[in-house]
Amino acid sequence: MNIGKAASKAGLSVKTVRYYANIGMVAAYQDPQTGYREYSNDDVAKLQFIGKARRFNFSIEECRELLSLYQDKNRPSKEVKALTLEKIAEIEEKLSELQGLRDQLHHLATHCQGDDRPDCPILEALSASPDR
Amino acid sequence: MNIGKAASKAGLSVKTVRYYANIGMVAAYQDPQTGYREYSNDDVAKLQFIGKARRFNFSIEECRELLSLYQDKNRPSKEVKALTLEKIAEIEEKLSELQGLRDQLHHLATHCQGDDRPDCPILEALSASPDR
DNA sequence: ATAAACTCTCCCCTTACTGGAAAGTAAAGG
DNA sequence: CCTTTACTTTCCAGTAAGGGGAGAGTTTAT
Repeated sequence: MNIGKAASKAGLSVKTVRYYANIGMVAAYQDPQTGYREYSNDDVAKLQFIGKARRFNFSIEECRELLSLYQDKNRPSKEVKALTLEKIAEIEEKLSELQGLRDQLHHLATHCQGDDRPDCPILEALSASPDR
Repeated sequence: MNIGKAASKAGLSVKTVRYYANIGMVAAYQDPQTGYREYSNDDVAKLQFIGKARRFNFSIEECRELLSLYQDKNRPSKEVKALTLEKIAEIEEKLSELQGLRDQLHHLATHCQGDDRPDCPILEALSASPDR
């Protein structure tokens, strides 16, 4: 399929997908005559995965690492697994931090109701927050 | 306290804190003689909060909005609450997406063990992933 | 056959910083 | 008191990860 369809399937912009092609992240075959890029379903799957990871601030380099983990056949799978578990641990940490952020906002929402809001307790709440 | 201590307390770099001062996010008092900035505990709390939100890709503008929700006394608190709940919903969505990412990696980790790894099932797993 | 929709490359713009230079200020040691 | 070291300032330049849009070629639909 062409870049437009691949991009929309992956939930990314065409610009972004083209950028990923340029930096060699998901390097699609490019027709030498027309210059049009050709994307497979596997490419789309990779793009989806990268999109997900990017949305959580994994850098392009980290995404590249995550992807290559499973593509480098010369890498012993123990190492692969270790790296994967490491990434999982990072994600777990992000998860709990994100939950903290939600709880913080939730606390603020429930304590700031009524239209006669006094001093809104954001700062108290913030300073009382468990900073991981 | 000075900017260095404020930054380290908030878990941000001095550069970042200075940047936030420049764009008017957390505008600390600045001594007219020395130019040194002066940070309070409340400032640090704000910085921490911003740091948390930034780590989850809330833009500077969104952070500004979140902070101002509780600082603008002229804003009716119903509106405040509505906006807060909106942000919470966004966070919930991020949470479930992040959990999906974790599960995906976890699945890969448990299916790629052993040193005689065959074709690693990343692409199958990816295409089978629940793309929200 | 022509218009609409899609794609290409190229270049500059943006956001949210980061690094480094040059200079002033504060704290600690001798 | 003087010096060294650590910290701070502004300013300027660079980075990451794209976005916007021009100008030109391609494909699809009517």
